[in-house]
Amino acid sequence: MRIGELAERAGTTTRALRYYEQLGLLPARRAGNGYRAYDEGDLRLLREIRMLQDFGFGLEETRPFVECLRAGHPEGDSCPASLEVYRRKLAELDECIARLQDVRRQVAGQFERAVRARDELAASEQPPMCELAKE
Amino acid sequence: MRIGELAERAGTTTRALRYYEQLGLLPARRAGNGYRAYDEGDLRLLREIRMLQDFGFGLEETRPFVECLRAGHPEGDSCPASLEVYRRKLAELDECIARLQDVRRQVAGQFERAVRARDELAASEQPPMCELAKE
DNA sequence: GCTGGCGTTGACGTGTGCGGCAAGGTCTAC
DNA sequence: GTAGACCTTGCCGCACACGTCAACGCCAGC
Repeated sequence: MRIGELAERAGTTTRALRYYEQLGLLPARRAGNGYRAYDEGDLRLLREIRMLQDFGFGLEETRPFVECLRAGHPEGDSCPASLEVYRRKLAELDECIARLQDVRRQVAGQFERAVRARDELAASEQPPMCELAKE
Repeated sequence: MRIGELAERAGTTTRALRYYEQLGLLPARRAGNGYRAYDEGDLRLLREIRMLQDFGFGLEETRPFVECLRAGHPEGDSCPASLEVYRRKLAELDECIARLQDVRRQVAGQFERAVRARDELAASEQPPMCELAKE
């Protein structure tokens, strides 16, 4: 399989594949003409990379999974190093979520304060409507 | 006030201030010798920028707040444009938090599945201990 | 033999918010 | 007059995962 076909079957681009090879993440054999040659195993590796990327893993974080598969293990996460990455990522996610929730609370507080200030200003500038109009 | 003093009083760097000026976010008057000259109002603007940055606002998102203050309003968020930025940011935060929580669930699922697979493999390879040893 | 569609390498661009450095000007204190 | 602390502009670098050329090679079909 050549680079174009692999890219298409994995839903990515040739540029990305060349980049992964440059990182040593997904090296390719070469055909006689210099073209990169891939097999079904490479497709498996690539799908693993893509899945982890969708989870927000950096490319370096996918390396243990890829190497685990290449070592012949049934799954990319069959190795301790991969489990360690999972654990680190979960901690990272928890911290990030907590930080965002804290920021959200603060921004919401600012927003509500600003809206109240605006309404009070409007109420003081525009004298209240005639009482009768409230009915 | 010159750039070094302003930077120190706002807890930032001269480099950042020059960058803000380059963006047109915090322009400076110039003294006769070409040095940038700032006043207390600029310090106020700068503090506003820094606070919003701490919330994760991009510099461009702080612009409405800064312009609101420069227009003479009492607070950076006294203007509708600033409130709009708050609203957009809250929506962004909500979406981001939801996405991260979803990812966290998926990663946790993968992790638990991988751990179970590992344990089952270990159990099948290492025959269970002698029943007597359990006591 | 020529066009078109693949492939190759290499290099620069993207966005974001600065850090760091160089080469020089300015001001103050001794 | 000179050392030191400040200021100026300008430019390169960084992280990340590629996109986007450019200039060229290889191969199949007509």
